[in-house]
Amino acid sequence: MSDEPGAEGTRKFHRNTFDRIDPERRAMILRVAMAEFAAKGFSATGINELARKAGISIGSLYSYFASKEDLFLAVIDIGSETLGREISEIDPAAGFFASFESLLWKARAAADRYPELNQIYLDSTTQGMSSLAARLSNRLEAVTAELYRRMFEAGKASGEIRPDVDSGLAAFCLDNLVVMFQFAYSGDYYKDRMRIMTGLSDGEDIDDGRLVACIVDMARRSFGARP
Amino acid sequence: MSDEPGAEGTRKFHRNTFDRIDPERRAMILRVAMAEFAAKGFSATGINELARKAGISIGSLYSYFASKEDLFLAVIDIGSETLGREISEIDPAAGFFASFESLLWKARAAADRYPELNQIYLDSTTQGMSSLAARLSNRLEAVTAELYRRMFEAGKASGEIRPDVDSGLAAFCLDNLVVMFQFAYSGDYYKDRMRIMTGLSDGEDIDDGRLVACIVDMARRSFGARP
Amino acid sequence: MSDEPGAEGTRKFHRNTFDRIDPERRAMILRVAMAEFAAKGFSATGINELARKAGISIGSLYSYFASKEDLFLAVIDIGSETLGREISEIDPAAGFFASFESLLWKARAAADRYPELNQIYLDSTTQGMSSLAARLSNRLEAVTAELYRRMFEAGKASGEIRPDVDSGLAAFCLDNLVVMFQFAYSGDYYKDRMRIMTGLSDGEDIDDGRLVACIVDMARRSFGARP
Amino acid sequence: MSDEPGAEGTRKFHRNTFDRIDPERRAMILRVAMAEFAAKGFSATGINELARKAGISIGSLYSYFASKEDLFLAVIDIGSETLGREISEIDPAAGFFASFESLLWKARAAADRYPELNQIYLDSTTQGMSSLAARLSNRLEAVTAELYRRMFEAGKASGEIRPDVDSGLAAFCLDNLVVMFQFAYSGDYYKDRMRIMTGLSDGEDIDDGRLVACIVDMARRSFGARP
DNA sequence: CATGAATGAGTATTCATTCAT
DNA sequence: AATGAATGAATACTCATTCAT
Repeated sequence: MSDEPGAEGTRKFHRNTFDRIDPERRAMILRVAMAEFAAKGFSATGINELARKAGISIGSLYSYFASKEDLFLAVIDIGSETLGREISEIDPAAGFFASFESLLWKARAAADRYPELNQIYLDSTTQGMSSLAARLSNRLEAVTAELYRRMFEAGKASGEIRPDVDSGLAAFCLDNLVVMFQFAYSGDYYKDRMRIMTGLSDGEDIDDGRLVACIVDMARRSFGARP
Repeated sequence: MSDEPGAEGTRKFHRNTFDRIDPERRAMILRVAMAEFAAKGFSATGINELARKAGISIGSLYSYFASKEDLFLAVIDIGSETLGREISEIDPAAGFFASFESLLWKARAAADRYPELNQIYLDSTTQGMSSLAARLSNRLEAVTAELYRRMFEAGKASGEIRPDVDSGLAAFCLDNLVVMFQFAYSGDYYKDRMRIMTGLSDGEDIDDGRLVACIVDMARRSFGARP
Repeated sequence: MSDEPGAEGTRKFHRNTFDRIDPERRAMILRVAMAEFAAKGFSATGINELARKAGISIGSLYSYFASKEDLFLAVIDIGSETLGREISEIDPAAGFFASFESLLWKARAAADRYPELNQIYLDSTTQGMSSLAARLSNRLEAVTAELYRRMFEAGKASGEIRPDVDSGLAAFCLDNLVVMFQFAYSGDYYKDRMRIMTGLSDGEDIDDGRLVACIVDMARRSFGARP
Repeated sequence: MSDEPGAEGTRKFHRNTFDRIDPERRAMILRVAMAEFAAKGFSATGINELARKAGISIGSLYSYFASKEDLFLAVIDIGSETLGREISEIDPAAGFFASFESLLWKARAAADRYPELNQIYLDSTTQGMSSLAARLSNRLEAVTAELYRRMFEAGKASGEIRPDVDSGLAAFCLDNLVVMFQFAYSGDYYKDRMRIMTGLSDGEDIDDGRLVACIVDMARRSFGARP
């Protein structure tokens, strides 16, 4: 890479004024921004309406963020930091599959607590976005990747994981399961997709526990050592 | 279901004039539309620029499609039909894991042949989109779900698959792997994500064969019957 | 005036082809054009929709008329000619007030038979229209003015009309009554206006005979000689 | 009437921002809007050009009025209110014919002071217009009708007016004379029409006083009591 | 600091007119 | 002569951003 690694990780997307204002005001702005961007996507979200919904003036908003894009990036930035913190709570020493299951439940909880974040990530992924957005999101994945690395290391050391497993490919596949699992609790589209693929009939609802168990079971059978 | 199944499947998103024009012109328009929508998302794509890039006049474009949204829907519609046709070529009678591997390779090929389609699907998923878009995309998943159903049926009948496997949950998990695998070959974001998770160093490239093998192996260990 | 008098009176607004086609087709085009222009005004009327409603192709329409404006002018031209012919049927020799009453009834009948014509006249009057339109309409008024001139001449000669009446001013005032009387049977706005001014209650309808009688009576008292 | 009287009379056609701006700016916008709508009619008037002529930005214009139609309605609304105020100044107690003559002179003055208003009224009358426009204009006529009602009442009471006169029909006819009189000083078309009907030769100009006298004389002879 | 009025480039869409078939 | 697909300038309206108060 030609850029300094982590260069954008340290970039600030808000102006200094934003640090100084009332924390509630700050939280409100981010909350509204998150909701708006999630609901309509970056392009379709209007800064003026967003400011109105947040109860502040356009002028103020522009004194906190230099541009619409910066606000978007700030939301992603803060979001990925929040999720990153959650992930950091997982202790790989607790055992591979326990950690993995814990990751799944955290994903499940995040989908409820920050329902819009996934939508925004998808957006940052899709659009022509400055690509900075994508790189920002990737930061979160770096955290996750590091967790897997330590999980596999510990797992192989303790004999929980087969020694011949390619940790990289395995981590990629497992996280794919986690990501799609999380999506299934975020947007309508992925909710419907889950219903269709699992063959759920109209009244029924998915049983979270069974789904988590199924995924953990896949992980165990795929990469676990035979006793 | 209360709606007639396939009700929107039969809806036409283009005007009759579009059927009558030169196939090359038709293809060009769809190709450009696909590229533009994929690159910038629905909202950020401009109809006027799109028309210019496709080498036709704005007026013509509007004589083929009643609105920007209809053009978008048409692209999704045609895309999902194309992908659906590819998937239909898979014969579940060939054996569960052979079929699954075949599905993976088809996903891999589709990512190369229609690199933008995945981006557009993501978009149709994300935005406030008329929800019609999302339902259109779901049509493709109905096809896939049906394929899995028959694969599991045949797999259990032949003894390839453990009889106690929950076909619905298993199909959902397996397809999640397929979808994310496909994404990893589509957009930059997901490409980077794969590199990060698998721990690829800068020069290296992913080995498709090993990744496919890894996924199929997961499937086999997770759901295959022991010999 | 620098223009030859009547120069635009002899101008043709349609192309030669229009003379050669099937009279029914010709009539249909004019009928539809009249209805459309009357309903929406010149600017808001669309040539393409007009052609479709008339059951002919745009190409044909443009082979009959060089432009939208020419079609509009042709409609006015033909309309004013039609009305002019009706007016010419009145014979001033029948007596002033008999002629005047006859004019009123003709106006009344015209409002029923060509309900759109008045609307179009108003339009040709209002808009930035090439002013040619206005001059076209004025042609009709020249005919009317001439009728009044002969009516007053005969009226004064026969002693029906007071000799001291200023024929010009009188003609202007009387025709104003006729024109507004005719409007009152054409568009909704003027219908409502009549109801409001006459104090008609909701169920009631105006009694044409009484209104005509009232107007003729005004004329007689204003300009008639005492016996 | 089923609708609440004055329901649309209380509707506001401008946004609150319009009330707050510099009165000169406000007046300029209305003046230009009036001129443009009068000259070209509603459809043919372009908002962008109108804004430029008024010396304000398009964005500002749209922050004052939600749409082109609202601007049009605002112009009519304000115009009819202005004219209504003028008419209210007439005191029926001054005598029937004095009041009527006063009305004529007010019409004459209005034609000079607000030359475009009549054109706009004609427009609001003609087109497919939201019909709201027409109803707005009718408000003005309600005011006029009420004036006539009181004039006739007072006139009959004082013996100025023949007791057998049908006040409604008479008011309608008299106001028709007023309206056409006013028009004759507004647009080119009606100016020409007057010249043609009165038989004015090219150099001559109409003598306002004689015309007013002629009309008042008609009124007096038609409805006045013989001494 | 906060405000929100002002800006004007940009957007989707329409429609009079042309012209190849 | 008749067709109607093609054209693109023009239109009403939006919205990110600026800046005077």
